[in-house]
Amino acid sequence: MTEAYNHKTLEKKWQKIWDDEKAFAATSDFTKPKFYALVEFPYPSGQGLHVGHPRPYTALDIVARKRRMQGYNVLYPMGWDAFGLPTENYAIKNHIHPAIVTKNNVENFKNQLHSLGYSFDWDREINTTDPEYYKWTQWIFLKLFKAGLAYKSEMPINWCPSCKVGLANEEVVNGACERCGETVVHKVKSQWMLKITEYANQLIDDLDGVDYIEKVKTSQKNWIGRSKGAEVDFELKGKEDKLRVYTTRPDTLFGVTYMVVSPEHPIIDKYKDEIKNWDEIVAYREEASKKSDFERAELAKDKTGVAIDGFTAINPVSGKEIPVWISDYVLMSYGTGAIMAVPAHDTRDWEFAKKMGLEIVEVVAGGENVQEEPFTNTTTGKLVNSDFLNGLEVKDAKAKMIEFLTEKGIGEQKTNFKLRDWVFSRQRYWGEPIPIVHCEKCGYVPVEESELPLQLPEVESYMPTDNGESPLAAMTDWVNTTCPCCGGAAKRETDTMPQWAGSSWYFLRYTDPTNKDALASKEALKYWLPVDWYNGGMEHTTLHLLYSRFWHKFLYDQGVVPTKEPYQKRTSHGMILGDNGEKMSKSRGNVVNPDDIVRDYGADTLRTYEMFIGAFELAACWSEDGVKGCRRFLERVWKLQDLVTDDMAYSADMETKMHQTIKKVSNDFESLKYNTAIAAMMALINDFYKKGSITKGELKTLITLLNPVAPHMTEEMWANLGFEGRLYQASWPEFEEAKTVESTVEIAVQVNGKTKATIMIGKDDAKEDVIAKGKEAVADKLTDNIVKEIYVPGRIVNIVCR
RNA sequence: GCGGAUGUGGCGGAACUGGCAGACGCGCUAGACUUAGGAUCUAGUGGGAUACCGUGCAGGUUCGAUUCCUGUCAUCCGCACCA
Repeated sequence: MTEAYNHKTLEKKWQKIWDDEKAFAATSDFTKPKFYALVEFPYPSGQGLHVGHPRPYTALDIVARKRRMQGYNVLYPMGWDAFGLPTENYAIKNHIHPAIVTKNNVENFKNQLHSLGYSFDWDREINTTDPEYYKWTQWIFLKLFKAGLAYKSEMPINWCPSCKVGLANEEVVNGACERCGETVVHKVKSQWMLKITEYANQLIDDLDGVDYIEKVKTSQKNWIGRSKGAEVDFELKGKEDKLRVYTTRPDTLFGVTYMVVSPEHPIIDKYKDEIKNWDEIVAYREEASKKSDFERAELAKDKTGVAIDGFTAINPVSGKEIPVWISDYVLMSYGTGAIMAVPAHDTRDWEFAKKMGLEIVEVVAGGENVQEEPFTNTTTGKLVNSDFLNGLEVKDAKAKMIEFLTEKGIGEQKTNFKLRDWVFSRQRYWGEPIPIVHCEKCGYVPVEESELPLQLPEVESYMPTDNGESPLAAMTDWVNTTCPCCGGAAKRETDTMPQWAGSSWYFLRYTDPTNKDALASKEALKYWLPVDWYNGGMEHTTLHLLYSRFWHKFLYDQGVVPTKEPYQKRTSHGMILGDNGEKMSKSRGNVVNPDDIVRDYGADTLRTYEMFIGAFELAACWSEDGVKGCRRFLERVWKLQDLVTDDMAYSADMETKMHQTIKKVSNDFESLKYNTAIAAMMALINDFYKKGSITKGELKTLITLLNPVAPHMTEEMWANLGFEGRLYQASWPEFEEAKTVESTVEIAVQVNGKTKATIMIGKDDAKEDVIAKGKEAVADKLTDNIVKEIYVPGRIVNIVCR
């Protein structure tokens, strides 16, 4: 009898051995085929590892371990995305330096990850708060600055009055601060911006060349929001100025019956003196500016606005004079801040026109009465009331109109994006200092590269100031410096970078984490890039994933990295919910601590369970009973040691099943179907128990297949069985396609599509023989009038009769 | 409103390219072994009185539909006046 399965001693033992042997270090032998597997590095929070973390980590650990056994040089690294608000807030509250908080949290996280037996290459561990790391984050920023992609801009930012910090659009959820829930207000501040919009086209187009799951591609495309249309100039009657608008429907130009400009539009101030209802305009503007973005959106249904009494515009194609209104349904931040209104064919314009009693002119036929509802369909319909466009389909009318506008010099084709430039400044302490100084004479001047890293100074207090300055602003001896350009007095930038900075390039550093002269060597980058498989949360699709693609494309243009895209393949895992089906949270009291599971059941059980819990991409509910089931499975595998024979071959009756299982597990591990891979192994061992024995060869294959999922236990069994070396060094089992097919199969016999019997047939039996055998099996259910006989080889026989 | 998913036993979930729906696990039932069982093992387990009915609902295509098509409902997640 083998002794009982004791996960506690066994898991510690093997973790130590793997460490001592540096079992999972990626080698620098660049001649071997490589495989770079990546999971999103965690933010080391004070709460420690969550039961959701192991799901993706285990999934790619499985792939990494399997690929190593298949002879790949595998890079599977881990690190810490350690700058960020929670740490800073904790530091403020407890008067501990955030660096110390970070250090403690990282230590805790690392112990936890270690206890799960991941095959990370710990020699390549990185930390975004390490000056030797953020030196290169700053270096990239300088590159961006020098290339004109980092610029300063006075602009209204999302301001959280509680956190006292500017937020990126992405950090504002339903008009509230993502972290504290306080309502976000606008505040004008001079901010560092990154011109991600410069790469908008590439960020969409290059998605065609990568293997991302479809929903990731779709959300990125929608987020970037490319739309093709035209810009058109409208003359203001009797004025020099023209009012430029953006439209995706140049074909409807003849249907323009009025124009609307955003309340902030500069044209209003310019003609202030001529506007007769100025008081009314001012009142409306004030009302609009008081509303937050959220309120503006909330009140979307109810259109408001004021007609400008002072100038009118001329429809450039019809020559008609039309009124100009202001309304907050037109945003200054998109397009030109002014629109041409086509109420017959745009829902918003229609609502506005109805409310204000403006004219509605149909120019695309095909809808109902446009006085009753707008006709917005763009795929069908012919132009009417549109002079030279009459009779054309929408698509052709668009092209013709753009041609016309271009020729006449009153407009041109134009592509717009919803994507905005990235607000890159944070009025916070715990982030990378922005390596720029401001000199009265020379303006914004980059810090010399040789001065990097520009280290965070020690400060007394991490509290941001009430006026919105970073805590660094109070450090006068740090702030006051000399201009690298003219040597005169200058001031350092006191804002820091957002958390997204460090994570935008971390996968590059793993390839060569200790390099002092570059963010990584050319050779390492050339060999390891792109990342072969990157898994991470859906919530990062439009933030981290997009930002890092942007930086990567920039670095490619700068000749720093060898590939246009950072990640070849992107997958996403589902969330793990509490046992009540709700999101795990302290307040709901449904949080499961992975440490408890590791202690009570073992890391191998936790890993197996999280892979078995359900379809990898979908959310899944935690179930302690499910954990027990997986533990039971592992125990049953363990106890197979009592049934093992000395035979190294597969037994005759199990051979097909062995080959089938190898095939299934090998394929499933590569296609996110960990649950069915484990189910296949469960089914296999059920067969061995039914039979009462297993050959040594069969058990060897089984534990090798199971090793990526439950590495500790299988490694111990490998040693127990007296096999050479380590299991992690063994080769992945091979299967023969021919041997995966049963020589005889049971198939169903249907009459009129309903199963009435089953028969056993040989895999190569002739069609006629099988049909005859099938008919015999269901003879009593057939009528004389047989219409059709169908045989799908190895599947089914169907006899159709009246 | 727009976009993306998801609806299959008591529960989590399987099902290749349209081919025996419910693999695998949990739970449950009965039995065995036990002083004991919340351990383990064995057998059973979609519903139903039958040759019948069953994959959210209603249609359709097909010899045959969880799978394809049309419509519809519900839930979840994003985005939200983007001209």
